Amino acid sequence: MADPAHKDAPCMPCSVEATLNLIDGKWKIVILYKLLKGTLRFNEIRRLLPGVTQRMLTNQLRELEADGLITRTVYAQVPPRVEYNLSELGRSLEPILMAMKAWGDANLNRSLPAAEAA
Amino acid sequence: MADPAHKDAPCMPCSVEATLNLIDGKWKIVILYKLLKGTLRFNEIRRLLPGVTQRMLTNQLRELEADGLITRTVYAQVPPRVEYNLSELGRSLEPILMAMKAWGDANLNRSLPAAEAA
DNA sequence: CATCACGGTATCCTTTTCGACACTATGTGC
DNA sequence: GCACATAGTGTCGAAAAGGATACCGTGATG
Repeated sequence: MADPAHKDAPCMPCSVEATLNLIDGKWKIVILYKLLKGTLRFNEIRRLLPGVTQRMLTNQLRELEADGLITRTVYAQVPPRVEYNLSELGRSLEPILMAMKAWGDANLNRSLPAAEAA
Repeated sequence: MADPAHKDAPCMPCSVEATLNLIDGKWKIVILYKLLKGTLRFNEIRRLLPGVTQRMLTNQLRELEADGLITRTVYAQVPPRVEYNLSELGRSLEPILMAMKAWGDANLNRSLPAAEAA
């Protein structure tokens, strides 16, 4: 049964899978994508992502920070000001993010997905 | 007007998000990645992904099929034979998959290319 | 006859995820 | 005095994702 083409590895380290684990939150990719364009504050991100709750946003942001993908800068001002930026590592995800955007634009931008054909 | 760079849209169609929705299963990306190399049968995939159960695999495969990313070919043989392939659409995800692999290799491959079981 | 392999299904259960809502602290505006 | 805005935190509970296990039909194998 030897099938050399498929013998790459029964259980490779799976960089793909590992990468996936860093960005498995539904919002993470989008957050990173938005952050690609520059610094954003907490509420700016929130307004950019309708449907996300503070709790979720905080959570995702914290995980991204813990994974070293973004940086969080707190200014000790009276109306609290917190700025989020991509880290070097986060910025290096740009090819992936852009590839996703390009794919989405090319493949499901035709007429907007929402097809519920049951 | 501050920052035109951020004025892209408060709620763009989000190709990124939409793309993400197609591949949000933990195993989907990996399945697609494996399938890049060619046709695989059900149990071949299963063996390639230790830790996935039949139920999960079936599930993910069905979703991928429903999303038009893979094709499923059933041969009416006595030991049932089912082959999975990437569709055109699925194959067009290659840049994303490869970008993920490249990123993973570059950023978290520091010391784990062992994993040679069997 | 019993078992195995194939490609699943079905059922049950645990874990994780996610949403809603309330609460904090503080300086400003009304 | 009160509400508002910022940037969160905490708790509760529902929903979903995912895992474990058992079962199916059949034909070849032992």
